[in-house]
Amino acid sequence: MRGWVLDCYPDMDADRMVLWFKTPGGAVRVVDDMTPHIYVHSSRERLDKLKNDLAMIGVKDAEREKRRISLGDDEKDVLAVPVREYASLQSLAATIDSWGRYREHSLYNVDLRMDQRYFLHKGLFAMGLAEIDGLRSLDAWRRIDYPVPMLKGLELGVKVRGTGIPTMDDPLISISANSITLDGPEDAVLEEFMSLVREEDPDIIYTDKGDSFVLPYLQHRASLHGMNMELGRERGERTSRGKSYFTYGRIVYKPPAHKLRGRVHIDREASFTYGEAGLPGLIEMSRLSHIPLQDISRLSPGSAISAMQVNEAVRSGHLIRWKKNLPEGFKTAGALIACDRGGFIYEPRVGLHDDVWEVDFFSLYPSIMVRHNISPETLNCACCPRSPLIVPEIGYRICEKRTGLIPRVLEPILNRRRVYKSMKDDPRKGANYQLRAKALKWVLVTCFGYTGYRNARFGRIECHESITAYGRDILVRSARIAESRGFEVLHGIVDSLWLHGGGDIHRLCDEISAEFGIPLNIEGRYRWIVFLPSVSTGVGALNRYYGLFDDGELKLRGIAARRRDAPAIVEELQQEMLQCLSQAGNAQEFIDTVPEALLVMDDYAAELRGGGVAAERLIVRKRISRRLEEHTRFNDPVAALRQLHDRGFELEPGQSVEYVILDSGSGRSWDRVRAAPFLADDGYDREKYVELVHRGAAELLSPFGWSFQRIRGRDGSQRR
DNA sequence: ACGGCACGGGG
DNA sequence: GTGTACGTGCCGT
Repeated sequence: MRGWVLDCYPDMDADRMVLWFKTPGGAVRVVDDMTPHIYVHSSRERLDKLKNDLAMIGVKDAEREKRRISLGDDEKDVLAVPVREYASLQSLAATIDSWGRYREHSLYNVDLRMDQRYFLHKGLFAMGLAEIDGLRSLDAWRRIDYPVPMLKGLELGVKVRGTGIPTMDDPLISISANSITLDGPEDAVLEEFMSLVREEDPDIIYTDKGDSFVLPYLQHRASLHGMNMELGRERGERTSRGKSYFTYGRIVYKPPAHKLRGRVHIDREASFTYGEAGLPGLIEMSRLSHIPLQDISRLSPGSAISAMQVNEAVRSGHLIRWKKNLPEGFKTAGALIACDRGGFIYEPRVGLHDDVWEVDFFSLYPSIMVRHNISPETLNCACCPRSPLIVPEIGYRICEKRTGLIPRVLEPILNRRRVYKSMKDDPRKGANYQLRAKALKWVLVTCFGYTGYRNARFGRIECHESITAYGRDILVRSARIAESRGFEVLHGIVDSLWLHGGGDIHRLCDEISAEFGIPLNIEGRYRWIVFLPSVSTGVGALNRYYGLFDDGELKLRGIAARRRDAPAIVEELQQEMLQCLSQAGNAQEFIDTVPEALLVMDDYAAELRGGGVAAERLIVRKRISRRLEEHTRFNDPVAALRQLHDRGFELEPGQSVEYVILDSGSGRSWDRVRAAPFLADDGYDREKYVELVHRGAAELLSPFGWSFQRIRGRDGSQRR
């Protein structure tokens, strides 16, 4: 019998691994033995002593072996320590660690996921197809066009009695499961739902806020009736630790995960990847990272790339150091300045332009890592003291003998993304491929950030510096080539250039692509584009612009309409003004349309002053970074936090507070704003919202003489 | 004027 | 279980 690896986790009591396979006939549970090992590196003598010491505390069969302990290095003596009791792994590692004085010995393969260990040991992987009897893989994770199982999904939602912020104490009104709604007495509804899950036997349960509310809530309500809410195919959940406050309609800012056994719970709210790339994206990431679907759904793309790096390191014979140990090399003060410049940014030509091409490099930073072999072990390696491969500006040497770990991991990902993108119009598979490409895009983006992250396993700040150094070099030289071909460079950010006029854009892209070995693609041609000035300095703001492509699509960056804290009314205003400006086909027509856009603004101001705007369009949302008592200034978000506090709800850093402004200047929190859960018919601060609308308009039109001050003056004279 | 605070991207 | 750095704008003090 064959099936796909749907789930994999340790049975901590039996010290065996549990596997769930999805077969066309249903789900199959299998258990398998695995003894994880941790490794210690030290001198031979110390390892022998360690072996004896371990025997004294009952750990037998520790064996000396030769293994690779750092990237690109030769094999060293290590002691392989079998861990028979899964639950004791961390404490055993801590004990061994405590036996060594500073740097006397180091530990490996301690903080490896159990599922990943098992997969690497067995040659299986998550969502891969396998022969169930004998546990043999029938699949290869590198396959691009792989077989995907039919997975049965169940959409779970609850309706709760109560107003404002739902709590565990509110009784259940109904449960919805796909298109079915179960209602009636609470205990009957819960009972019915459990039997429905048993009968339907879904592979995936989808929720919104399942981790933070729905699942703990259902369990709590069931317990009140003496029932046990079991939603997995096996009893028990795999709940991670987490503090369980109940605030603002959800538990905590980092809720404990509620992972089922043998069945996948995907909490859309808790899954960045699902939101971006759906189930096809999750499956792609699961296969590449070897992390089960349910787990990868809750991890960031950064964790996924980290897992892929671990896989590659283990497959190429390396042990994984417990904590990262590549210290940042010595640098002089001058070198620090030269290195820390980040991505290159041209100063944009502020204002309006037409006939503009935007060109972007394909995954520039990952492509640089692959093409220039940038990896922690390839920079200033000991094996190539005379290497001619030198990073521009900062002069690091790059290994010319071996391909580094990071390029080995990235190369297939770049390739897959390219293939998926090229097949996005395939009538049968295109939609899925596009989602897979999206998931990979995020993996690639975060890989760069990870190289500079101090806790990354395979991070090294010099990689980060080298990548941006190459990036600047490539962008500056590309701009020069463009100029030599008759284009005017209007703006450039990291991997993109905006070019005006000139000759054959396709030939230019081909020439630059060939020069650097990285594809330069045409993003589009703008009928017009506006680069906005910085409000404070007046020179070009680096990342704030809006423009209209030839196909009628608008591209917006950095303006209120793109910001999550802007109230809907301001977003609508800007969108409507932009729709109005979209009638213009070139710069001159744009200028002629500006007065019409101002009339749109006036309509919004009048509507606000009329007092009839619905509260939902006025809600401001801010993410808070500290608790109420830690705030030193009294402002709108603090006022809203105080209201929630007054009613017994606390927000954790990382959560968002939502409110409507009632009286902007007030020093009393209940007069100043109204937190969204307590909204009644409170009205709003009409002049404050008019001001926000005027600011939103000025943000778009300041290059055309309509500064915020002038708009205010115009407003004043119109009202007189 | 200064400093606290929040946001951004890609499609 | 975890991407960073930093430019930008608003607003309270």
